[in-house]
Amino acid sequence: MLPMKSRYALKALVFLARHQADGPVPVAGIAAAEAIPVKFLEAILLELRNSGILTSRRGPTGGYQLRVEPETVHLGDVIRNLSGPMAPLPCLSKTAYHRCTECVDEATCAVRLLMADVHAATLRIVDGTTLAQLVARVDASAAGEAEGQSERCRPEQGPVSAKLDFID
Amino acid sequence: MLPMKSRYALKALVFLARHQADGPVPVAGIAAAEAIPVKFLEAILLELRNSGILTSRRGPTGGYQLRVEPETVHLGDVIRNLSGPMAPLPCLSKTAYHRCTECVDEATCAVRLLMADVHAATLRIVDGTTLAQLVARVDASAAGEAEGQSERCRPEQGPVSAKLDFID
DNA sequence: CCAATTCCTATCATCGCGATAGGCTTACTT
DNA sequence: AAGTAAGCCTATCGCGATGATAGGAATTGG
Repeated sequence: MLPMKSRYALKALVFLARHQADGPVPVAGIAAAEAIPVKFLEAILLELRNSGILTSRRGPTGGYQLRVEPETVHLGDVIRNLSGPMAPLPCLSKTAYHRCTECVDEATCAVRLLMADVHAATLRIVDGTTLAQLVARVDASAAGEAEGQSERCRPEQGPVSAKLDFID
Repeated sequence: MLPMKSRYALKALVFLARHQADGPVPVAGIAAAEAIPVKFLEAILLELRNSGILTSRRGPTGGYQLRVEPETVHLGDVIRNLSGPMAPLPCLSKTAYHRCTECVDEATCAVRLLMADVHAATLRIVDGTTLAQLVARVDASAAGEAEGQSERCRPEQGPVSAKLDFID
């Protein structure tokens, strides 16, 4: 499960990307629009500021604002900054690597072999997607919704076993 | 993080796939070989039995054994059976779907759009891999290890942004 | 009948997560 | 200069999931 911290952060960033022209946006405004607990969001935005993605101004007319262009914000970094490494095994994290205590031989660990692929696939998506791209996809989704169209039907399906399309 | 329950289960299944010819293998044997707490593994194998993957016999010479061919065991089902759905958001699970309480509009939810791709990629791997394939990969990995060879360099890399190869 | 083994239920300690409380600091407005 | 709207910071708390253990009952081969 993606932690609430990261979910809220992504929602807030999309919101801020949309309101780039409006100058600083106060926490309360974002929280109200996205249904996020104010104090919780406050802590999240503070972290995003400290990691360099946001700027803040205090006092009246203050608030938060994107510091960098949405095209340069990689969503994987956002998730990592707030919720730590997303490796499915300790031994698959580069920055927080540590040997799995239960692992007899890391080089031939079946679990590791399997999850390494999962991890790589995940990173390819979250690190390969920018905030700007995500905003664009939301727009496309909202537009296609009216026509009952679901864009992005995973075109690069690849030669899988041709079974059912997987669920859960 | 993949729960210990699922990690242990995968290790045990690989072990059992290797010892298919030996008849029933007692829990203690698997636990010793794979460094798994005995009582914990006991509960896990029991669940795998109840879900139809394993058979068991009691008494002396008893133990656990694969009930089906390794080619028919999809690893995604193993993980699901033991640790529940692996959807990164409640609203992405088919069998345990429920609306995200924090989500204002599911159809245009940015988090959902992003994680849907992650989820699909994960399922493609875990449901597209069988126990037999995993055993084969471990063998290949062990063989290539001697020559300093790392097989499976993710050949289907695709046209990503050509940046670094992602970590964490 | 004995011993090995599965089977079943209950219980426990720990930890991370989501959230809240309360106050301090900054700075705009009047 | 005062008032107030906002960010900033620290501490704390309840809750549930997780990983694990204990103890015994049921089964079955030798």
